[in-house]
Amino acid sequence: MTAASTPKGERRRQALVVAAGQLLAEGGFDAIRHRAVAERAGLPLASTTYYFSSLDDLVGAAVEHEARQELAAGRAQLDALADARRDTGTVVELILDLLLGTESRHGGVEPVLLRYERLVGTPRRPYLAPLIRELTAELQQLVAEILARSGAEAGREHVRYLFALVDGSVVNALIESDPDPRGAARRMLSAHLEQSP
Amino acid sequence: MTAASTPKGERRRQALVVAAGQLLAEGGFDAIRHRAVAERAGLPLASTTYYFSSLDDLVGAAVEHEARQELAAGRAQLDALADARRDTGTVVELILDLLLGTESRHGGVEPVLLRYERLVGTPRRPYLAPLIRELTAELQQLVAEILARSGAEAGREHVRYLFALVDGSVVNALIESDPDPRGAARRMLSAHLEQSP
DNA sequence: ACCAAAATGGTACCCACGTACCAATATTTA
DNA sequence: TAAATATTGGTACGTGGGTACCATTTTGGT
Repeated sequence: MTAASTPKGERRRQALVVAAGQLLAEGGFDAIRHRAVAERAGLPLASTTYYFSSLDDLVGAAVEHEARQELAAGRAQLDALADARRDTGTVVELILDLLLGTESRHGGVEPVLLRYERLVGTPRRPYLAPLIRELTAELQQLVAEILARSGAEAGREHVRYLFALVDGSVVNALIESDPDPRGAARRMLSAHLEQSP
Repeated sequence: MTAASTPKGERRRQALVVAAGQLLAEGGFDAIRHRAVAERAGLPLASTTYYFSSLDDLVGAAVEHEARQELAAGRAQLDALADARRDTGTVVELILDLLLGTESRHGGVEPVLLRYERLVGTPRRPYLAPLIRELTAELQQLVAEILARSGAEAGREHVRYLFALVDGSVVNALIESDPDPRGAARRMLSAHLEQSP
């Protein structure tokens, strides 16, 4: 981990994590490079090796930062709609926001593609496995809550089924150059949820 | 394309494509590098730039080669079982062979992971789009035939649905470190096919 | 105030890679 | 067969990137 033991040091370290997180979101794992992170954070190159024992270490911190931030946003969004909305369309959009990111709302392949590149790139980074499992579990939990609140089947198996449906339609849309992968996922999801409330 | 105009030249060019294809299958897009391809083919480095105007050109040729070879194998396998087998288990395995590759049968994450890395890496290589679309269509056609022969629903939409189901469960299995992604896909697929013959 | 530890930042090393160059050969074709 | 064209293969250039080094400077505790 290579922690910092000074307040200022801690701030710098955090700045690096944030910078790395932005780069991750904008360009995927490969965009996290020592020099890019340092420049983005306005810090010298050597600071990246000082606070992180390796690039993987930095990547791990960035992933955790981004993922937790996104989960928190999702939870907040969910809480804002606390008054049980049962409208299927709303539920679908909520789930899509959680699985594809809110950026995917404004169309375009890029944000969705980036996300799936990240997903598929994860197994090659075994050090991310524990973190990813934890975050996946929380995400499933969140979606289960949404389903429960809207009166839909919210069992573990059903949630996993919906995840597969969304991920599968997105992946297929991406490789077929469909300009609207979120739309593809929406259709699958809607069709499924409307017939089994 | 930078074709060859000599028999020997054509053979060398082909050797490079085969080598690149092997590297692609073994290590993904990034494994296709001038030096690696040349070494694998037992040819000098410069031969790779002589026969292919760029690395992308070489990658394209490799993808086409591998994909067509695999499609042909799938078709052959299908024809061998021409006598309409209606057993769901057989159909499921056949579809999994086509979508995940026969290498995935002997367990292990690697071959499946490699395949999905390839899928997700495709959109970043726009020059592959036409080729991929063509091959995807043929693959769907193949699966439709399988379904039809076994008396299952074989409509375009249903096929797309099955693809999404398989791809989605695989992706989820991969990111959850499930050691048997093919098994995960098999369960989803079986469950679906057994209730809607 | 003083010392040890933490932090800083500039620089350098080394490797992998895509690609270009070019003189020497081999192959075609008129 | 001779000129034109295709091929060969060794080498070199330039870039990007991970990581190491190290002389200073700053900070925190006593």
